[in-house]
Amino acid sequence: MQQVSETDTSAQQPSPADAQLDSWRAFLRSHAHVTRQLERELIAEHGMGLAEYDVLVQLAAVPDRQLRMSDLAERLLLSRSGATRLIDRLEAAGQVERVSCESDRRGQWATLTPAGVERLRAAWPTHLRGIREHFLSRIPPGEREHLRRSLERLLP
Amino acid sequence: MQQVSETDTSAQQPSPADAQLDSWRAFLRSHAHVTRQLERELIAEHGMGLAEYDVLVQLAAVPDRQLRMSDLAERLLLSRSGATRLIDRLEAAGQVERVSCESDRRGQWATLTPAGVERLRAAWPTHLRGIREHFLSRIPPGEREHLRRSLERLLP
DNA sequence: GCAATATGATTGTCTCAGCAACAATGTCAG
DNA sequence: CTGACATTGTTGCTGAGACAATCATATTGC
Repeated sequence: MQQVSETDTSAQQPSPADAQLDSWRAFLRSHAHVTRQLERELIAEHGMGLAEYDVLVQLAAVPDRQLRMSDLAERLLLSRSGATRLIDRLEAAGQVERVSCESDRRGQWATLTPAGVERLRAAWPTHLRGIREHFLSRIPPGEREHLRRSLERLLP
Repeated sequence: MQQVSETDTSAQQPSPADAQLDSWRAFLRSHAHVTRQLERELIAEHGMGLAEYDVLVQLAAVPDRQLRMSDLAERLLLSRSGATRLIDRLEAAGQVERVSCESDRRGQWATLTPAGVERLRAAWPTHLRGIREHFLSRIPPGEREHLRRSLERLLP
């Protein structure tokens, strides 16, 4: 996530809008805080960043454990070149393989290897625990649905 | 913000936890989407990223329009070295100045120049409009308080 | 008063993401 | 069929942040 933090209208205005912005500030700060925790834990316990983890998850979640590079990039919220380098690394580590697409010779499939499956299997409890600890457990169950609906309104 | 996107437990598990994670996914996606919009608009209209904008805001919001480098770094949710480079850029652009601290000769004050104030004055309507358009206007007023409280629970 | 330690800021180096340009391939109008 | 255009993935370049090491200065303990 890009580095984003505060926002404020103060400066020279008395800013009647300031109070409204509290929710915006909370949004930014909470996101920065939670994702940092998760990344820290994932690196500490598995030497893997959220980006790499996300690739494994995306591939594991899909029928043949493979995705076209562009499709993957989109799901990762990453540029195509970003996906290329990321897969370069994971391929070097043996967790993903590139397989040429037969029906479209421009294309490559990024496919999860058994080693990649294993890596994900080892890492996901850490991540899931992190999400529970730093996110779910702090939002009372009754509010989660409400929170989700609020946040989804922000999507296109 | 670092690139963060999806999360999923699927893979080989039937994942009873999946439904709970919807709120988590919404959190990630909404943040990515909104901050990208804001950054895009700020760059398009003022050639300035969120990081730079944030510096101006932080300095403008404070008594003498100046902050110690370390203090600034903390408010920006950035490393100290990150703040150094960021201020390097803004100083080169004439919007911030470094002033030695008299009471502690190790320290530097990052101070907003009149040009910086002007720059902020020009940019903040864009940013505030963006926040209204992409965030506030999508969360009904009655829900904002609730959302803020939920999100603040995630903070330390 | 002086050595040891802590702190503020900067710098070097590494990593990683985006953009623009490119080659290879696919698609489609005529 | 063919030539214009689009798409896929990769690459070189550049920008930007994190970390560790360093430098200068403050503070603390003796």
